[in-house]
Amino acid sequence: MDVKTLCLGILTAGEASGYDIKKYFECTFRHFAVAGYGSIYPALAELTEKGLVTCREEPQTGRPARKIYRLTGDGRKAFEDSLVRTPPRHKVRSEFLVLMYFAHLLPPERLDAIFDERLADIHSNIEMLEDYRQQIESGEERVPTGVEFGVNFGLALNRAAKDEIHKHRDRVVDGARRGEDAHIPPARESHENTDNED
Amino acid sequence: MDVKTLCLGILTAGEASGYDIKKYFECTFRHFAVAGYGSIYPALAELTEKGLVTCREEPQTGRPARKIYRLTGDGRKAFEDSLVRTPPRHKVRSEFLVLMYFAHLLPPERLDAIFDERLADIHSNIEMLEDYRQQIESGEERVPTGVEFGVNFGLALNRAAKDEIHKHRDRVVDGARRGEDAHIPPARESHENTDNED
DNA sequence: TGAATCATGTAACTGGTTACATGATTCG
DNA sequence: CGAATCATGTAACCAGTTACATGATTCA
Repeated sequence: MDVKTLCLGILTAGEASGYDIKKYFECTFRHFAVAGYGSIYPALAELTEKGLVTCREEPQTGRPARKIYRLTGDGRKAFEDSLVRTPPRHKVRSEFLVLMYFAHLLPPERLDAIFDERLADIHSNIEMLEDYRQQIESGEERVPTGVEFGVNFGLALNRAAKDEIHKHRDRVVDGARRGEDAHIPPARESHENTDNED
Repeated sequence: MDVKTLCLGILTAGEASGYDIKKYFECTFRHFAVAGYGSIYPALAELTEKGLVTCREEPQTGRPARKIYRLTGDGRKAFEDSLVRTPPRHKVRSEFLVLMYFAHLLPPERLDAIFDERLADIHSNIEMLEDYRQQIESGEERVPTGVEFGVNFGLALNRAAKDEIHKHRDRVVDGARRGEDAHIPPARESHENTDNED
């Protein structure tokens, strides 16, 4: 799902400027989508051109006029259509797991640092999501059930990741420390093939 | 981490052709990285040019010669260096969660289908990973601790996702069925702003 | 006999990233 | 007083995707 469509989605919640939209990508959306100004501003321009959003300028002193975007009827329809068409994929791109896959090629100290760094990130995610959940539970913030689901889902995955790291990190680091046999089998047949230097 | 580097990584396990490498991306690596022929073949060409891999051709009858790539000393070093430098990120890009976020804009039947589709994918992941784990546990396949960690990690995340969906899907679908109040709050301040048609 | 597998690649496209450019204001 | 925030954008770049091109072989 491209940035244009996500902008439409964000605008279903009400008016927003490009700057406002960026905040969505930094807070809520950050757990499952990314976008920077470099893609948001051009996206909004294109959406305006296509009549899916309208743009009203709010002049300000000392800084560029706020351009406030609002969904049109066409825009809402286009978004709902794309929701119906979008297959519910869920992709993980993880340098962390690549690093794990090749852990036997890493110095144990580095491996240790990797776990720490990953855990720090997970903790920050959990904290963020727990805060949000509390706001929902306290009734401070009204959200649709689906949003709540997303928060719980993110929380569950992050906690599972944390647990898994705590359970197994020592074993992995020890493996690297013992200078473990670095044999990774090929995808299908095994070309019996000892390590090489040209 | 780009396809070039991942190819180097795969080649630390021994020789392989572009076709072989693709299989890694379809089996093991699929859970945390992607690459198609359109990026693998150019990557291998570039790596050869840079002297990080060598290429030997194995002629065949009736089909293009197999080009078998092998890591050079430089190549191995380059890969190990990049391992040390790569920050252990773990990113989720999830249309599924976008769909959840906007569940209140979806027909309940569609929502139901979305959950089913997602669960099917999760189940296939779990099956794949369980098979692999059994091969490891039975001693049929010798892998480094890090690889085993990755399998367990993937399994844990997929199971958590499955559980979470089972626990909450009915509530989300019901929410959509009741035509839930579609109010999503903006990122920070609330522009009190009822729905609009241009 | 028709589908899937083996096996290579290229070219056009696309979507997003990074870096740059500008500059007042508010907060600590 | 300096950093962060507010607020817009553009242009060059790059990595990866998609579609195309080819064609024998093996398996169901």
